[in-house]
This record gives sequence, structure tokens and C-alpha cells, in this order.
Amino acid sequence: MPPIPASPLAPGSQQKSGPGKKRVVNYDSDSDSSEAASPAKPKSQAPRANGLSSETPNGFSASSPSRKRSKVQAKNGSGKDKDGEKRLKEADRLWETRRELPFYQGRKTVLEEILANETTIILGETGCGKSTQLPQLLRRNALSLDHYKRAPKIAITQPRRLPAIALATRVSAEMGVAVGEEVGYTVRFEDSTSKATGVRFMTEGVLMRELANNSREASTSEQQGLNLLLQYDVVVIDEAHERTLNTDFLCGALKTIQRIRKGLAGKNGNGAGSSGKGKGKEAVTKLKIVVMSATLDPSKFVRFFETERPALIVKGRMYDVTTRHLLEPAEDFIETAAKQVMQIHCSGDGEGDVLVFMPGAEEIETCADTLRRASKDLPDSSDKLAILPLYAQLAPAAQAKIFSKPAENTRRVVIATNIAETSITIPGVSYVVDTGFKKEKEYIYRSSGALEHLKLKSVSKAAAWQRTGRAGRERAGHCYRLFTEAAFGDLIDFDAPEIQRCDLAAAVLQLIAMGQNPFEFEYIDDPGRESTLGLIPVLAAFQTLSGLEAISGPTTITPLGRRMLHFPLDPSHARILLSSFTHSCPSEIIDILSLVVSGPVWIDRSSERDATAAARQKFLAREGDHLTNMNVFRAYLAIKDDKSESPAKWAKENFVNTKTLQAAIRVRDQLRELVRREGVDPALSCGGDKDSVGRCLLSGLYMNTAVVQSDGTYRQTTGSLQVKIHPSSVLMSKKVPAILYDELTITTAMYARNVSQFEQSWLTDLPPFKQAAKANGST
DNA sequence: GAGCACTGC
Repeated sequence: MPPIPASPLAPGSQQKSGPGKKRVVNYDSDSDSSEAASPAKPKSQAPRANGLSSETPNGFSASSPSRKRSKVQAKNGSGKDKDGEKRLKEADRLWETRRELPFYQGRKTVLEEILANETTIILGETGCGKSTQLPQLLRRNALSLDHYKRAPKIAITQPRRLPAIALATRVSAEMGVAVGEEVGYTVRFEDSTSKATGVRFMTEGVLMRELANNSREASTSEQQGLNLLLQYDVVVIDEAHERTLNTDFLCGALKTIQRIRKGLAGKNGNGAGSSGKGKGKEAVTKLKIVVMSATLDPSKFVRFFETERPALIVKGRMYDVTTRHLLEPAEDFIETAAKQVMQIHCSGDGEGDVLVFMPGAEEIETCADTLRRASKDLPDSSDKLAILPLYAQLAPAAQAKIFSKPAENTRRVVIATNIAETSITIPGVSYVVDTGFKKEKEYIYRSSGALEHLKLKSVSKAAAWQRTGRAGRERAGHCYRLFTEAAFGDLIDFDAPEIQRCDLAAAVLQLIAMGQNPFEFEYIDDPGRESTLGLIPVLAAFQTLSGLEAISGPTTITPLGRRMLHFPLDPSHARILLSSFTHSCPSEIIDILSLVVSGPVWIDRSSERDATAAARQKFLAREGDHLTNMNVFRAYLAIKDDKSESPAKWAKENFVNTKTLQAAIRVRDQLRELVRREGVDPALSCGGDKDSVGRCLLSGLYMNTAVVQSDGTYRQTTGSLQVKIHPSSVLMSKKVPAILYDELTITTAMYARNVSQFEQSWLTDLPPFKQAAKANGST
């Protein structure tokens, strides 16, 4: 049976003309859809002579990779050696499946649209091949149509690291070249690219950093300070529907860059984008933007980029998924989920693994226990069940089980958080059980600092369809929604973009570094207007950054702010690191910050809390959690170094989270290198003078401070909230005069987490307090 | 006296 394209609800997909209108370009008129979508039936017909597939001046062609090699490949020696031959053979093999991809079928229209327009919006369903084929299409064929005088340089952004690396690897394989030559990737900690790289996959964060660190202040109304990304002819924003913080900021910045480059290219007489052949600097060329997204309502992007053409839609390769809803609301969604899994398993019709979506780790473990017990009652004749929890905090080895082959006669049941919605694709799934819940961090802004809490929320319609689609990636599947159809109808259509949900300080600093005024910036969705989180987020970010002395105006970044951007840290953490240079304690601060940004230091299982607390005492620093955690980190590093004891065993005995410490080691290495580049010795230590560490922490966390009251409780210094020290802190039940903390969470009480003590008098040395004192004195 | 989804530089 040929796969049937799934028809997940695509809000607004049946739209009329005008913005938001879409045109389906999935198949050329001469190819029939069932043929195009069937991987089992390769077409032997040669590519059409449509100007795209014939041989081109530089040797690129749409024929198999080994038959035609590019100049780039030849120059790099690919194909000359054994590895090269192997790669070309593999590329030939991949070629067969490539040309069956829906994207390949519609490539002519896509290329024409991109070449004819400044900005193109492509909606591609899962499996259509857009992310792998688009760069090759542009790189190979743009030249043949006389649009560029050289193969265009392309950047493609991804929200996450893994896809960026995987796509670069895949596209390299398809082109028969080694990763890092013609095609490469740049993500944090890893850069595979070289001068020969024409297609660069990267995370959105890398491109944001590049823009922020290589721009100057806006000097004129034309905003010439902005880095114009002249090394790229085309920038592709992939997975734009996810609307990450960076997606939104990048879209805004790219639109401005495009406008400036258009003006400059017009001035020096460069039309579509030829490179200057004359001596001196390369002439400014126009920038093409391609926005790629899942099949959702494109009207926001169409409107934002003011594209004159409607979005293109490329059909995907999804199988049909039936969806069922409950007739009555579930009383206990964990129990209902377990029952549903057993029913799927025992009804006996159909193969395939089951994927259950749960909001969090605790719910997952409860459900897993229930299922393990139930599976013991299965008759011997029945297939077995393998219950596999999956969430981010899980040890890597347990996570890896998802990808190992299941035992004979065993059905796997993966119980996951929304990590399985986008980040991890589980093979073999044909049943999805969706509780309809997720957890999300919510920030509440106060002028006295942010409060946060994790909230149980219903998913959006779009997310529910995304979960449903996870059942139809390999064969037709089924989705069981553990809520009623009416409840589904009540769900919001889309999740609010991240820009309306989180702390904007880091992004706003980067924006100001680009010479852009955050109050006048063109946002796809205004972060202020629709936010219900108290203070207007941009203003809150502006105040935070002013307090940290990172900025001195809406478009003015201070030298300190510029230096803060040299580090992959939030502004407050970057401020702490810079303070350590003057307080002679970069060694301590680097270790502390590496831990703070890497995750929980301690394994926190409720059944072992006393033992964890006892272990913590072994590393106790009376100053608080920051130095206590640093002591643990250093003990771990020493044990790894000295090799007399197993670090894993040591960590287990001391209830220490090795996942966090391993991550911290990478961050630490990177920070040490960056500090070295600032001309500071990262090993410089304050020795026994721990006050220096406290003063540094206070410079970035002065908003997160509280002082003890006569009744033993703590009250915020910048606000009036009464806060408690979290019971996991070494300072719990110790009465200290003043505390600073990493975060304030509301759970059963207002809890400060990761707490250290400090001396109140230090506050008056800080700029925000000095200014306040001055203002008071003058009136 | 505890209740933590997921990314990224």
C-alpha cells in the first residue's frame, strides 16, 4: 500500500488569496503523486531538461554525484583518495532516494521563486527533504540561471545542535564530500567549517552571537553598524515555526540587513548578487532570506517580511494517523494512559511501539511503575512489554535504550516528556497516547527581580498535532488523545512565541550590541503587548542591563557590556565573571559559573534526601551553596585526574550528578579559553579570601538578595517579598545576615535556590545602590 | 523541610 500523506490540521491552510495564501508545489505536473511518494518504486526516468538538471558551467549537475564533480570537490582532492571514492559511492547510493523526495519533485518552482524574490517562505511537511535538498539546489543550480557569478554561499540555522550537525553530515554524504569541506556546521564547542565551505549549518545562537559580536553602534539612521553578513548570499531560517527567542530576533535583524544591503548594492550597481571582480573589497550583494517552517499558518511571516509572493508548500511523506478522543474527561490521566497502553497491547491488532506523552519525570515514573506491574499479569503467550522512560534529566545510558533494538516478541512503550515532540525522534512508533499536558517555566517580572515557577499546562492544538504525527513516520498509525474532542476544541491554536514567555535581558543586550533599539525593533510578535507577566519584558530587560552597567541607553552598549558578550553566558553571569578579573578570583568564579549553568549538582531523590544532605556536608563551605558546589566539582576533577578511584563510583556514593559535572567541564574549558583571550589568567585564585567570591556574585545577583528579619525570615532588599531558603541549601536553618541566590521559585513557598551569604555593606559599593544613595542625599 | 518541561551561546 502506498503511503498516504497525512492530513494534520493545518490552521489556515485552506486560505484565500493575499497574505497567507499558499501554493502547493509538491509535484511537477508530469509526476504522479503516488509515484513520487513511494520510496519502493524508484523512477528510472532521467531528470527533466528544465534548466535545472542539465550540466552547468562549474560542473554541478543534477545527475549522480560520482558522474559530475564540482570544482570545489576536485580542488579538495575528494575522490582522488580511497575515502573520496567511498564517499562518492555512498553519494550515488543516496541519490536514488534523494530524487524521490517530494522536495526534489518541486525543486523547479522553489528555485525560481527564491531567485525571483528577496524573501521566500517555504512550508514543508515532515520528511519532504527541504532541509537537505534546498542548500544543494541553490548551491548547484543558482549559477546555471545566471543569477550568481559564483556558487552562492548559504547559511542555514537550526534551533538545536544535533540537527545542525546531522544535516551537515547528511548533505555532505549526499554530495560525496567530507564534512567541513563544501558543507559544514558551526555549533557551540564545535566548528567543522573551512574556507571551502559553501553551505554552513549552524545553530540560531551562533548566528546571533556572530551578529552581536561583529557589529558596531548605529552611527547613522541607516544603521551601518550592523554586521551585514556579507559572507552569505542566502540565509535560511529553518524550523521557523518553533518561534524560539532567537528565531524572532534573527528574523528582525535579517530584515534590516536585507534592506541595508539592498541599498548598498543599488549604489554600487550590483543587481541580483554578483560578486565584485575588481580589486579591493568585495562589493555588497543583496541578501536573500528563506524562511522554512512546518505546515502551519504562514501569514505572520508573509506579513512580517512583506513578501509579494504567497508561501510555497511542499507535501511531506507522512503516513495516515487516525485520532481518537475520549468520550468523557479522564479523572486520572496517568492511570488512563496506562490503561490505554494495555488496551493497545492486548487488542492485538497492529504492530509497532507505543509513545506516551506525559508532563514530567514524576508522572512518567508513576505510569512506568503501573505498566510494569500490569505487564506481569500478561499471559505467557502474549508479547512482552518493555517500559522505557524518557526525559532530559535521565542518565545518558537510560536514554540510549530508546535507540537499541527491542528484544524478540517485545513491544516497546516509551513514556516521554515533550522531549519526544521535537528533540528526539523515536524509531518504530505507530501508537501515540497523548495526555495533552506539558510543563512550562513561567516567569513573573517584578521590579524587584524575577519569580519563576513550573506550571502544568495543556498543550496547544499545534503541539497535539505534532505529537499525533509521531505515530506516522514509518507506517500508518494511531493516536489516542486522553481528552475529549470538545476539550481539544478549547485548546489554543499555537503556543505563544518564546519572546512573550521568557527573560529578554540576554537577547536585548545582543540587539543593542547590533546597534538596534529594542524599543523600536520590528518584532514578529510584540513581546510587550501580549505579555501578561507583569512588567513590560523589554523594559524589564533594559532595567536589568542598566543595573549591570552593560548599557547606558536604548542603543548604547558600554565597554563592559561589549566584554560581557564575549562569553556564552547570561548578562548577570557574564558580569560576575568580569568582576572576578578585578577581584583576582577567575579560577573560583569560572568553576562556580560552569556549574550554575550546567544543571543540578546533586541527585535529588526524595527517598535519599538525608543521605544527599550528609554527602553535601562533606564539601561544606560556610559561605553557602556556590562554594560548596565548587568544592564538589574540584573533588570530582581531582579524582578524574588521579585515576586511583572510579569517578562514576565516587559520584554515586556522594549523590553527585555526573551529567551536570561532565557538562560543566566543557563549559569550564571554554570559559577558561575565553578568559585567556581577554588577557587574564584563568587560574588566578583569591586563595582563602572568600569575600572576593561573594563580592563577584553580588555584582551580578544584586537583584536576588534578601536580609534577615528579627523573626528569622528573609525579606528582599530590592522588593518586599518574604523569601525562604530552599531546604536543599547548606544555609537552610542557618541564620545569616544577608543572602544572595540564583533564582526565586514559587512552589509550596517562596524559595530562594542556590544561596550564599554576603555582607550587607557590600551592597553600597554597587553602582545601582550608589546611585540610589546619591539621589537620596541630593534631595 | 523540598515537588524541575525543553533548548542555546
